[in-house]
Amino acid sequence: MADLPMDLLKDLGSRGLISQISSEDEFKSHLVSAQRTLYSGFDPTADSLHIGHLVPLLALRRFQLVGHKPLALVGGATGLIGDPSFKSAERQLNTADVVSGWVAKLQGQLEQYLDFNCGENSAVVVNNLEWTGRLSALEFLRDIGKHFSVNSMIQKESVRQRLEREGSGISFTEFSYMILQSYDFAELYKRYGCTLQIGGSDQWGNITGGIDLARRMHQGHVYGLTLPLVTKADGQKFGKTESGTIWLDPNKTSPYYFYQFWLGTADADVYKFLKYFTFMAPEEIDEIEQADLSSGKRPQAQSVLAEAVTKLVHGEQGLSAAVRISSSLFSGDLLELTEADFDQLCLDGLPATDIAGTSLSLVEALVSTGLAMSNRAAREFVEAGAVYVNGRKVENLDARIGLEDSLYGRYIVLKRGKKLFHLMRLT
RNA sequence: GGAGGGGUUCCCGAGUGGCUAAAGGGAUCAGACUGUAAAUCUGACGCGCGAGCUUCGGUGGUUCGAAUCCACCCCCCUCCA
Repeated sequence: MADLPMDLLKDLGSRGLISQISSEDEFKSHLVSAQRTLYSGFDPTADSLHIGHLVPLLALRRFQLVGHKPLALVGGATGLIGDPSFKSAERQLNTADVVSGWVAKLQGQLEQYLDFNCGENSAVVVNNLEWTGRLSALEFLRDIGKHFSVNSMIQKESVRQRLEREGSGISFTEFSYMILQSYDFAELYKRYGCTLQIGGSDQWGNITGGIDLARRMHQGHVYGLTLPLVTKADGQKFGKTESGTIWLDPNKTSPYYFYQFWLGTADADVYKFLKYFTFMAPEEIDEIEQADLSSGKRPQAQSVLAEAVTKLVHGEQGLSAAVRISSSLFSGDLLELTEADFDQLCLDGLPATDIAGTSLSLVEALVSTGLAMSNRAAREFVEAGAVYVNGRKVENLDARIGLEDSLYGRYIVLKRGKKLFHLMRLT
């Protein structure tokens, strides 16, 4: 990380991490002339951050690494309202209790990625409930709302769809979200001298709202920078798989699965993702790309990416666990694993289920381990030759598995399809 | 408050009394080919081994038979006030 270029904006630019910048030239000289304070907001919409949050979070870190002071804002207040930006439908409100529980979890996660003990530019985690929570309706309307023109608010691209599309709509609650986020920026300017907000490009409307408000309320001159939304070459949504979102919380997405997710990155995306999600120098990434192109073999970039991001999120231990499981399952011979290896795989996060009884049908096993949604589906998988027991393909619908199939008298590895493994423990 | 439009299987979206578990597309899954990639091809895609069963916002009706007709209710959208 020491080799991070001093010219931060140039680095961000060559990573493709800059989408929009307000008052660009002015901002550039602002940024290089002194240590600045910046922030990015994270709303509690679930009990964990997911990989989509990594881009702004790492961007905060990138700023910190060159000496700026990052504020990570948790939206204890805004999370109660719901950001309508580019959302096609109104969202269900969560209860205050639920949201405050999520706030606590997010705070813990945010702390992992920033340095809170580096003197002047130590990071700070803030919660907008602190200032928004005690705002009265009259204060909100008189002191803040007065600065906003509805005319300009309805022009925002981010709510256009909701306003114009037949069959859609937007509540006053969500429509007001922008005002709250704008107020955050103004307030952080006042409290911390924060002069920059970063966020995904979908946040541009909310950010510019804050820039205007900081000027109107405090005569502050502040800036906004947006990061690109992560897109995939095949047009699919980034960060979602068949089994759902890729979370940062190891209890929601195991390090093993997390590692596998990155390993499966398409060639068309992998170099871009290296630039987005790692601190490797762009030149170094370009070199990997060149090497992969000329090797004519399977590219290395995916493993580099998977290792870097898994290590960043789950640490050295999480990474080695993920690699250990992956190599036993995909390249090792299962029969060569020792009993201790199996115990370790369980601890490492290989999905496992305890099965009572000495013998059950393969179809039942597939369903009870969740490898198949229903008996019908399970049969289909077996008939299609998609099911392996301890590495051996089984196509017999009536097959039973039990003690005699187990390794060390209790372990059976089921595989469905090319990548999905599940460990059964007989009890 | 008034008038009109709408709620269909993961999503979009056909379907207005039986031929409809419900067209088509997307997503997803599996197989083949590969590199745990992409593209392509093949197949699956409510549940059930099966006879069959349970679905089309909810409840209750009409009918031999309803996603389709009727009543009431809930939710969404548009316009008017």
